[in-house]
Amino acid sequence: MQTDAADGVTIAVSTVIFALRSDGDGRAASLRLPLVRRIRGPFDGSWALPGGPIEARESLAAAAARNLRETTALEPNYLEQLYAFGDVDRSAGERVVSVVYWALVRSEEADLATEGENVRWFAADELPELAFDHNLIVEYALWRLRTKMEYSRIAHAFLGETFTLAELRQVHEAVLRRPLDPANFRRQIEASRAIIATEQHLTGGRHRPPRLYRYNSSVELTDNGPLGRS
Amino acid sequence: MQTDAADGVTIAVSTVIFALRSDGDGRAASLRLPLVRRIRGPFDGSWALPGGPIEARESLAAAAARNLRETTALEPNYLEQLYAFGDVDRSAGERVVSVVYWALVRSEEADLATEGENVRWFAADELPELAFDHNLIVEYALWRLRTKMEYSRIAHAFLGETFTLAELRQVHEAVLRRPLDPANFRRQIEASRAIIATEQHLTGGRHRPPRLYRYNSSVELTDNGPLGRS
DNA sequence: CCAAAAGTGTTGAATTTACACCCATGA
DNA sequence: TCATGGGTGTAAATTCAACACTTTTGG
Repeated sequence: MQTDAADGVTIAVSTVIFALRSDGDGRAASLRLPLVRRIRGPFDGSWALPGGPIEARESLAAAAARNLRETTALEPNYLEQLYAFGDVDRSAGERVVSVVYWALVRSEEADLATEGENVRWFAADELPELAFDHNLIVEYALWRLRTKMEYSRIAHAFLGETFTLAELRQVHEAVLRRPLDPANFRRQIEASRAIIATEQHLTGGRHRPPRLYRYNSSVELTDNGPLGRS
Repeated sequence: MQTDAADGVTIAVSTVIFALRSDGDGRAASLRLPLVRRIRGPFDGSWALPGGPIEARESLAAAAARNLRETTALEPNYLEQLYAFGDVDRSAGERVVSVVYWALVRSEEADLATEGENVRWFAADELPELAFDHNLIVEYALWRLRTKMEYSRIAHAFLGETFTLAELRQVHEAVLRRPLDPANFRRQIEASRAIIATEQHLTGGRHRPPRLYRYNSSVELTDNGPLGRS
């Protein structure tokens, strides 16, 4: 599973993949993430984050994107490094440094994602006991997502090409777990210049058809300083 | 210099160490950091961030603290992981993943720091061309320091046990490179509850003796979410 | 016409910013 | 007493939050 090093320190990449999926009955969407079942020790049979060794000729981010594809057949809409976990005893016996990434994928795409005996999607706030220190890792990823949602345009990564303001607001509400004032939300987003109004409206709803918007790609999703997008 | 891995991917730790030192003549303190001269290829003779391989039984943070001690004989007052750099071609020929930490040390301690032929302190904004991608790494560390200075209590890590509000403000000003209103600065800091007034005053100055403050250790320097202090 | 979401307007509160002004000390 | 940084007061400007109100559709 990991890359063996001469002196016993091995390196691996893991990925926390978030999608927003509507629960069948209720209206509120919830954060979900795919886990894989381990088929060897340690923690044989436990659920764990998708991950694996890096290949000699791929960057860390490429390794994360690859193991995202391999476990869910999805392309990431947003991908960012989370943290490198390297405590001595985090992997019983062997010494593993895990560089962890977190990713956001579109809701519609997540619906198409493969799910099988060894890959299953879980609600982010109802996880079982995971292998290694993966519960802590997911907690940290959730914290980062929520923190970043407040000052970035990251929510767009959950949505498709066009979307209504209500959809964008529901993404914020689902992630932050609190209702937002539609009027004030509209003004905040408009002030950020992150969206562009299209002339299309979404028809078929029961009420006044909302305008569709497009993401303004001249505005960065996040400000990562000199690292830019990575 | 690095830990060789079986498949050619090696892992190392580097550290960006910041101190605030008063320039001899002018009043304004400036951000400085120690670099080491490489004594082997690649980049033989170039300046680089202090770093090296991790030992089998030490955590990443411990490795960073150790190589800080080894190059400067200083103890970090603040230590945080910055990023893991792992692009394929960042180290000509061999494949190295560097987990980089950044540290803050007290100004007085930095004055005692060793400096020799192969260790020298540079002004953070006047660096020469460094080995590998270390210029980018320092840029990112600077960005992180400045960003974090605006919403954290991190500035205290540059100061000693007690300090005046003017000293604390000068730390902010030096890092952010802009003057701050003394009156408003005082109120912001007081509102944060991060300082505790002592009954002592700093005498010997040319004017009204300012009160000395102590850091309120019940307030976290930074909010790193579930990771707490690492 | 009615219900409900889309979208606009308005007001008061809270926060930020600028700057006037008094205080206390060394020289 | 004067110059200067320490420290307090205050009012204008800006941002934030709550909510009333108007618009537009499907039924």
